[in-house]
Amino acid sequence: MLTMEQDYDAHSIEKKWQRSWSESRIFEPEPDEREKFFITIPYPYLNGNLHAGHTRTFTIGDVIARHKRMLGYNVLYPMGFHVTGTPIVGLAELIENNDPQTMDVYSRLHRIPDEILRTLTTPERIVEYFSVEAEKAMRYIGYSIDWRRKFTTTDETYKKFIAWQFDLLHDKGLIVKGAHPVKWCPNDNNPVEDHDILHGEEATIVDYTLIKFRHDGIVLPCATLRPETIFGVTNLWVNPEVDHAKIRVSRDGVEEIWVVSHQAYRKLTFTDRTVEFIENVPGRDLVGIKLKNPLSGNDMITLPASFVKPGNGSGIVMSVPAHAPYDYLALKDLYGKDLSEYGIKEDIRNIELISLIKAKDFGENPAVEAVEQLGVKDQNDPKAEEATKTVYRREFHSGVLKENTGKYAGIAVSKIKDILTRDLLNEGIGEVFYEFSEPVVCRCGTPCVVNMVKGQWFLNYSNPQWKENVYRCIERMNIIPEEIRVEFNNKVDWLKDKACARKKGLGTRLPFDKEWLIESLGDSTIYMSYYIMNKFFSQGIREEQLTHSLFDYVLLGKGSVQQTTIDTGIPEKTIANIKSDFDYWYPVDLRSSGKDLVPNHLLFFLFHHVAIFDEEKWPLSLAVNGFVSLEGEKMSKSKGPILTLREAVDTYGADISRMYILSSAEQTQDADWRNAGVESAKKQVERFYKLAKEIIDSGSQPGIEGELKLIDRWMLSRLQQCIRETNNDMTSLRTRGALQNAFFLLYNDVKWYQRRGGSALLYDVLDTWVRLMAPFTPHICEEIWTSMGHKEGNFVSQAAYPIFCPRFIDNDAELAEELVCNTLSDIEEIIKVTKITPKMIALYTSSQWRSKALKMALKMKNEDDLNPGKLIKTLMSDPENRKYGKEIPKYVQKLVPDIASMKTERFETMLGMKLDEMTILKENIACLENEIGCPVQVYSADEPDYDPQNKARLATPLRPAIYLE
RNA sequence: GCGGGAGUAACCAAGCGGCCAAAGGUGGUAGACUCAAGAUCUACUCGCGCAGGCGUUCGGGGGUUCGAAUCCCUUCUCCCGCACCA
Repeated sequence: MLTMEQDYDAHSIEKKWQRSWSESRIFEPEPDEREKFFITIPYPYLNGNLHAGHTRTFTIGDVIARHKRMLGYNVLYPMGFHVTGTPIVGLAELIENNDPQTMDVYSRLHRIPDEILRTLTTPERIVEYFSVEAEKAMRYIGYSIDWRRKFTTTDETYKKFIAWQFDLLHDKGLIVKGAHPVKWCPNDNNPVEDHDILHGEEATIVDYTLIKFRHDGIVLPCATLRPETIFGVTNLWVNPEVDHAKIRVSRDGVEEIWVVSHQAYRKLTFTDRTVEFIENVPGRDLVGIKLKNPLSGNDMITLPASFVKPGNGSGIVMSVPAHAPYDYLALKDLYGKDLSEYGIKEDIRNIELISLIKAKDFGENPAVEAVEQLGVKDQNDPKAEEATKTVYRREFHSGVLKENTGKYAGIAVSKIKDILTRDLLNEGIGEVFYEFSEPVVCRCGTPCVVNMVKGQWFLNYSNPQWKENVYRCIERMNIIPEEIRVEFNNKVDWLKDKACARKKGLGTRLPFDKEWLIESLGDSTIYMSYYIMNKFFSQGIREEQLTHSLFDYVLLGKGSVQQTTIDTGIPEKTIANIKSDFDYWYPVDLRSSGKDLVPNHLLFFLFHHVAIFDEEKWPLSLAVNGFVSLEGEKMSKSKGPILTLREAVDTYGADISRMYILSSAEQTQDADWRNAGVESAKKQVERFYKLAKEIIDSGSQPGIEGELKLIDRWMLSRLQQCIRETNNDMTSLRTRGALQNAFFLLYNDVKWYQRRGGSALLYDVLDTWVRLMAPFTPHICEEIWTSMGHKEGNFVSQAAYPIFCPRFIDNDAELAEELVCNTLSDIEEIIKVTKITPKMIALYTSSQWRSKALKMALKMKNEDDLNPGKLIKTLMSDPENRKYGKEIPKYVQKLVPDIASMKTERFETMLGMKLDEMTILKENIACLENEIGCPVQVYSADEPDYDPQNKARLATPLRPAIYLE
């Protein structure tokens, strides 16, 4: 048996147990008859050392893994390293160039020794260095990871696996070729990334629908975010003061002549259209043109408007006066104006507004109503903006298309855009046109444009069937916390095709188009299965043996062992083992991750699983946790501040760091790592250590001799409550709540138990307590565990986790304890208020009739028939009670609402209550006397031998009357 | 703009229709132990109260209810994501 050191030395304890775990290989699971639990955390991206954010996410994973393991599951918790993509390449360049900020941050904050940092000038060296460091760090903090399965995403074997995956997706038609819009600097002739941007970092690319209105072989395109309003277009707006460009536009073999603003012409040259300038067209030449609405066939005309800005959209605007306040105002401004200079003779008043949306709280013409309600004067009135927003918002949320939209009638405005745009595209009436939400300027000073990159490979996430399967997957999954389920569904809905290959960076070549590299989010979607296979691959299987047929057989069950052996040269037995391992471990039981990965990695993880695997291999649950900041400041890998995992463990120790990070915030909430907070966690752990040592040193033994005292039963009961709550919290990954129960509340209860003279159960309580805490602070728990006499090799990490045992719940013991506590605090309060120093205290327990009344009331409520009148009558019918005739109704009047409003749980406890208050109080006289410091006497209110102030009549059940002398 | 989330006592934070003036932890105050400090333990920590009580609180306003921190409406403030980047 090990003897605990006097003082808690985190580092020596932790080192010892880490070595012990590693030597005994207890975290290297193999399939067996137990139920399995496969938990994975996204592998870290290695452009720096692991930091506090990783610490939180990985520790959650480890705590869950340890909890499940102790519950009897066969748990697999593996880890790998992600290096695909450009940042590591970029970092190598920065180090090569001795970039001052980078060198500073990486030496000071990532704590890389200078002589090593200087050598990290290639991506390979960076990957090598950080992967070694990351593994060391994860071992230092005591994660129960099976390290036999680790890999890096640039391993040749991994690349074979990724190539297989992408060939498969390609064959399934889920990878398609297309063009996609990027922020582009025409001067640098390059895409701009966020850090290249001078202004407009917030800008997003918005997809407008371009509606092509035709006149005499010429197209006047209008860009709109609301293509459905095309049904309500009465005219187009052209700014007569602005020069326009007539251009030849061709795409996909179709050639058209367009007229747009010069700015729009320039933008068009960056799209996937071929554009050629023909001539300049003054704006006024475009006014007064007659055209037809391409959808409704209505006659329309172009009208002059000064509000039209040539830099927005195409420079030509469609007018929907029934629904757009600006259009209505501009139209009204023209009423009665002489437009003959544009060759317009018609009276503008004859233009009829066309209403096409029915929205809540609006009548026929929402724009008119909004303008009138807000009293907007004209198109230059600032309130016009407000009117526009109001109409837009209300129509978007509650609007439905009217009959005059033909086959679209009845569709909600919020749903119509995609449907209609697709139809307009197909009919050649519309096109898509991208524009920034705000101007974007490159660092070089050049205004940026949206450029279409051609020949790009996409994962076809917009595919409705694919999405349908993902929805189904989410529906049957356990999402933790449940509130984020809706967010997942929203994100699936929002997801469009995703470019999945680039030209730069580390990674795997696209197998069917070798000039492209698979992008990092695509090669990290189903790699959890690779952990299972890699245990075999790393034992001498060469990459050329990893044929498609091997993966087909192992992961999809296609083909046969025999054929796969012929293809790969891998023995049948090995292949069969790989497959049976896969079938044992898969699917992923829980994937837990930081919330930043929701709209990307976690989504793709689901998409790829449903695309590749059979339903029974789809992931079962997903959990998400919040970020970590440092003393209120956001962390940044490249700029700081940053706290590495190593630094935290070096400073505070593994157990303290683990406990602190998990106790400081729950689930999706962000945690703030604060020095003061860790310091207090340190105190808590030390206190735990001391108390455990004290209990062990006192020679406390398991089991109990003789009868349990009330306080023992109380302790057992409380312990069960803690066990129940801790397990409940763990099941939903509420680590903070779990610690609250398993540590703080239990600690207080144990202290109270000791204070009340309890001692018999200390060993057993500690035994349970150590197991409750083991997932959180495993090292110290191993130390205490062996010190308690558990044999060597008998790890607490493998002990049975305490589970709730209802037979130890003792409501009476808890109520009795409550009675004593409440009585004590009542006495203390009276002392405080009256400032009396009592020489003697008399307690009077409730009179019989009140106890009866309470019982009766509880019974009535139980029978759902709680009725004050009836209760009074019943009580009065007992001749014994007659003498209390005046008090009974009073008491009942107070009692009934109390009982009526009781929580179920409390009610049930009360209902089953069998307490003899007199005995309990008498038993605890010593305790009360000790706490207050004067003699205490207990009487029954029915026959108080001594009651000078007539207090006894105030006594009620569970609340004795008190007299201070 | 769209979508998601949050606002609780000095601070972090639980509670999400009724023993809620509101768990737990920090910090603070007082006391015990100690030569002293630390650690530990005990009490108090919204206000008022010479008998266990009362009054005002849970971003602001309004409502539902016998009863609201908890439900509904409205308003303000803050955080996160909006893509080809890990």
